[in-house]
Amino acid sequence: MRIAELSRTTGVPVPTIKYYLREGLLPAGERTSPNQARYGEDHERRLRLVRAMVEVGGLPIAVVREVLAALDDPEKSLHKSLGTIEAAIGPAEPSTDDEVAVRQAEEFIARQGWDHKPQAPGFQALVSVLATARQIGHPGFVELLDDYARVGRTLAEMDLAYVLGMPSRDEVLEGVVVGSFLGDAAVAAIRRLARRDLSARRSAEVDSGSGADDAAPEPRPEC
Amino acid sequence: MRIAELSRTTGVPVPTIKYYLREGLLPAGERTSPNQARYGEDHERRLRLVRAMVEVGGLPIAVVREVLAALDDPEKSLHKSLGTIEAAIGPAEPSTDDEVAVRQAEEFIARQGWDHKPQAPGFQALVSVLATARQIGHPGFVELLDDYARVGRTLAEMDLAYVLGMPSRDEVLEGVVVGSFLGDAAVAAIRRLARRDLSARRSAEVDSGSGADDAAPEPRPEC
DNA sequence: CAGAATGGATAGTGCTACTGTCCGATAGTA
DNA sequence: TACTATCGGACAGTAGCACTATCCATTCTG
Repeated sequence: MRIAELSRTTGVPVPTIKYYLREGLLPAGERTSPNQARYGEDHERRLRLVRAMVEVGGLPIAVVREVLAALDDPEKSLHKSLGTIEAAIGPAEPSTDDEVAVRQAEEFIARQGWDHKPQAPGFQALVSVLATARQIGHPGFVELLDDYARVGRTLAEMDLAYVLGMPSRDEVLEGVVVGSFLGDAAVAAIRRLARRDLSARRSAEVDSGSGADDAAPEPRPEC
Repeated sequence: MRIAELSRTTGVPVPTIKYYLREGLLPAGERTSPNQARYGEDHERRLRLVRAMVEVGGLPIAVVREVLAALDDPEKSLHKSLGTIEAAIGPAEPSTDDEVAVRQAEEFIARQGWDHKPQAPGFQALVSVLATARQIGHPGFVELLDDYARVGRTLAEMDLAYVLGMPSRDEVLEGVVVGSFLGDAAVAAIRRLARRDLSARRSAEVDSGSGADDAAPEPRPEC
């Protein structure tokens, strides 16, 4: 397969593929002559994965590179690769100095019986969420955490079950990537749908079903 | 309060505040003379909300403006404002023409007993997630949906319960915003923590607890 | 063998979210 | 009242990112 065909089957423009090659998101093709190369199904699959991370996950190119490096590094233990991937995927929150939020997060972790690693990406993210909630005047937000934890546990178990069904190490790791950001996106989408449904039901109860027009046609008519 | 103090209490640079004023994310201050203005706690609160949406939610400025407009518009019914906010907050996925994904999503919606609105933001997002999953070779991803739905329902009920505790319309709507993206962020963070815990436990069972160093110190030493 | 396509290098584009600079007017202090 | 800091406002400039366009010598294809 040459670059034009790779472009056709994936829908990614040729210059973009070249760019990804330059940036190391895509391994170089197999050389057939000093300035010609051939690409295989691996490239196609990898390219789709990259696009998925960029488009659905909204990950910056540099992070995609990190994730792929972790995927491709056979040195690391599975758990370690998972750690790297998780660290890369999670949005890099600026660390806060809000001690109240830190304490809340620590107490939460303790309640859950998890071991406390202050550098864990999830922990930092949680702290910054709590700090933000406090700052914008929602101190009660923290009380939702324990319920969230039940949900989060369930999700994590699902993730793991999904991933452990995979035959090879590579597929497990790719499954983690997929499960992480596709999973997050899916849960967020379904949550929205469920919220909409609930809200529509409520609103139907209250004002006999008039104003449940969904998703405001005016502000974004193009979608 | 003048602009410098607003800047000091929120940590947002003065030029950025001016920028937000220009962009209509922040209402103009109360005039005290032709070229002087005074800002109040409303401004402070609003500014923090804007920063939260931009930083935690990663929303583009234009979307923040839409959300705020919906917040401030007293014309709309509560449910309608919710719809606008949801539509704006959800990432604007490019609509796919993957009929299989569309069908999968429709069947899912039907199974859940929700009514099918093809323009609903959550629906589009779901379709694009499914399309991506299929494209990158994870056709089995769709089987997770029903379990995700249970989780999503729970979350939606929590969201609603949280929000209905608010006294005023304004606070309900702001609660929705907060619940939406802070909630998503919190669930994602907790999911990561739970996954880490599970993975560590597994890995401890298997290889007697050696390689569970968490979050790869090397790749991002600054965090 | 001619014209299209290829790999590779390098420069440029478009977008977004700020940031810097300048201005004349005003506020606070001496 | 003088004097300096700060103000609001306008507008140009910047940084970073994800591409995209152009060029070139080479190689493939009909």
